[in-house]
Amino acid sequence: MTVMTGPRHPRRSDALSRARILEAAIEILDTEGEGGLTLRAVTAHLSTGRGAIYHHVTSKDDLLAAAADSIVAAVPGETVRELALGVFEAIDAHPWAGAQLARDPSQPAVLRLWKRVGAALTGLGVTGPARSDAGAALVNYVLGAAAQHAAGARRAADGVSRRDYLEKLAAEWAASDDDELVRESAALLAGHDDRRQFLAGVDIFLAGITR
Amino acid sequence: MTVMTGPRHPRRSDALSRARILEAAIEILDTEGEGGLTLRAVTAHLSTGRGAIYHHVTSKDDLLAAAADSIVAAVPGETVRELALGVFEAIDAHPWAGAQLARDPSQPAVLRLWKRVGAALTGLGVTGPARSDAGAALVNYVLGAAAQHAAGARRAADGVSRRDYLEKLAAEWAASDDDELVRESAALLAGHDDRRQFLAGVDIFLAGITR
DNA sequence: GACATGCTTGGACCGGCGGTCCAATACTCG
DNA sequence: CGAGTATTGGACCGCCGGTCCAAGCATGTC
Repeated sequence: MTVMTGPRHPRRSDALSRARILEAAIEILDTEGEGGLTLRAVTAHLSTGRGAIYHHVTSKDDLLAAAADSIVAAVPGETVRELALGVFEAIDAHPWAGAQLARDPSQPAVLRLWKRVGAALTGLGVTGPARSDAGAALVNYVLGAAAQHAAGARRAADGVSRRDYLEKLAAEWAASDDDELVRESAALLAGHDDRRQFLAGVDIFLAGITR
Repeated sequence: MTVMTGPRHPRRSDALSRARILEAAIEILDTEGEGGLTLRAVTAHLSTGRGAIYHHVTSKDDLLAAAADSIVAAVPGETVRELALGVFEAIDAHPWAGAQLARDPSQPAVLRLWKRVGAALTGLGVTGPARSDAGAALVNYVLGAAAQHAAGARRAADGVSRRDYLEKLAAEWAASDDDELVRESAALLAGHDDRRQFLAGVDIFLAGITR
């Protein structure tokens, strides 16, 4: 009864489509971060209403999973190291994807990663059940490292430089505990390079696999 | 002006405290899952209002981080293997903690894990910068694997048995692609044991650092 | 014992979210 | 040209996290 439908709506000339919506979502995610992706923001971006969006997309999760998949799909690389580094850099550039990938192993993006890692391992001569174990270890490591790095990257994006972020984190750690290990880690944090450390981890796993 | 304060409130006999609130939050998380944790659910559980909760806790994130920390704090183990397995089992029992740990590297629970892993590595004779790299790799692997496993455990908890879940996932995978790797993986999924595979990953890591 | 001060409590309130529904329009095909 | 279908936009719903505040209790001071 209180329903009061507004003005009537001619069909838009720039056709709405799943692809266009995905594109808008990724742009919002990249500029505003994960918290900025709301269906209202998407509708505003595309000058449309919610109903139109839901006609092409089943839910916000659907949108996020598809966005993450398109990021992973664009990662280049054949070998394990190339692939791992590619995923790392993609997530460095799109931190929201790091959180998304860690969320659900059955989403398309993760399946895609599995397949490529599997192929790379085959190229290394690893097959059978050993390949499953090695693949799982690599995928889990890459996703875990990416998620952790992405959380830092998200913070660092808030106008704070990475250096300041690390210094603040080091101070936090040092203040929280007198433990010798923590102090040493906090000191190392200053010259810390996530990317280098990530690759060191990949090499540890590769060393473990190839023997 | 429309403010209409209700009946007056005597101080409760069962004192509210951060510890009691944390306890209630963990119970809700364990029974309802991560989505079930709302401040409204917490107030209902403790028969109080929101203001009282926020007097002891600064935000919902604060509550989640503290809950995860108390889970990690309860994990037993000294060696790398014991520790890793302990975290895995804790997250198997509390899947919401898996998602939470992957969210932010600077939260207390992750710092706690870092310290214990560092000590375990020292026990293995790994020190200096190599310990940082190895520690990062291990922590990232454990958190990544835990997050992925937790997502599965959350699904499996929805009245569906783990076996059914795996079968459905295998069918999904097989249907999505004709790739040989995917089919092989789907077949392996039937007899799959996350825990065994997790430990296999830890062993790959250990083999990688001890050479 | 009286009084002032500060800690604790519960609920009204606010802005915003994801998702559903539906009337109205534009295409498509016989 | 008429019937049926796909598309569109926005009103609406129930819920959420967080803020605010008036009222009541505990405690310290003289």
